[in-house]
Amino acid sequence: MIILDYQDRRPIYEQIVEKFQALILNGALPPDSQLPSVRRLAMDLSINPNTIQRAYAQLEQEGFVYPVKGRGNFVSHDMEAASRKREMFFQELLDLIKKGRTYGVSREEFLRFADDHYREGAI
Amino acid sequence: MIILDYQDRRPIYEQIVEKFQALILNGALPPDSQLPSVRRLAMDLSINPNTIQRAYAQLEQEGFVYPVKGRGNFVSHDMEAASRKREMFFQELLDLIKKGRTYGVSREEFLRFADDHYREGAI
DNA sequence: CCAACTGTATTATAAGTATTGATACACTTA
DNA sequence: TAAGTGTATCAATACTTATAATACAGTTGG
Repeated sequence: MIILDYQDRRPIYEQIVEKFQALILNGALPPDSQLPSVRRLAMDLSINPNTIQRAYAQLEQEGFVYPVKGRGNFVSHDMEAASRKREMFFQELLDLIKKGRTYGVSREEFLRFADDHYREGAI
Repeated sequence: MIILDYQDRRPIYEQIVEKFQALILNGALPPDSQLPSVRRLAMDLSINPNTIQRAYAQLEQEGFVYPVKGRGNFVSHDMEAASRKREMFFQELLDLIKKGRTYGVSREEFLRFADDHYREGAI
């Protein structure tokens, strides 16, 4: 379900956050479905439970999950979280567009590339 | 010429590298033009000379500048550096496209946004 | 009831990276 | 020759990440 990339410069807990965000946003984890327990996921990924705890705390803080003491963490119904994430995505796209300009990538080239590579399926 | 963003998660030396790459790639710093001296730029930015040294070392390693002992660092003629950077740019774009899919951003929406925001000038 | 799950909090430690600070040395140039 | 340049090195500090070891409280199925 989750695969860590130790070549990735970003910290482990952040990778975990992003993976669950993706699973939640694309519907693989519907509202009220349960996430793996802190200890269980730590076992599966061979990392420390505290790292999972940190990731879950952030997911909660961003509104993606809600915790129930003694039972587990569950996917939230919060639609705001998704739209905040979308806004951040478009900000990233804007930053990349700026970068493209300074690198001398033309509008046509950019759009052509995006058009060619933006298809469903090949996730 | 260079403005540091202390909110940015990336290290200072990396911000400096990227700024000079942009200045070189968009022609603001033509080949053989001289970069500020290590000590001078450190003074201007109120940071340690070692940090500048590290940034310049990376710019040299990537082929953007060449150093002359006792004289300074100068913009290289290396065209490979630019094309390598372009490749990395398109890899970033590809990653962002993948992300967009998992966030439920449609192809049309993506292309529409890129088309609207990709114009020269507003750098 | 209780054992075995859950989440949560705390403290300590280790490791890696970024940055600063202080030198020192070699080369170039006005 | 003085003042600029690059380059190398070492130490110290600060911050972040991740691990390790507990402890405590709530939930649940047998």
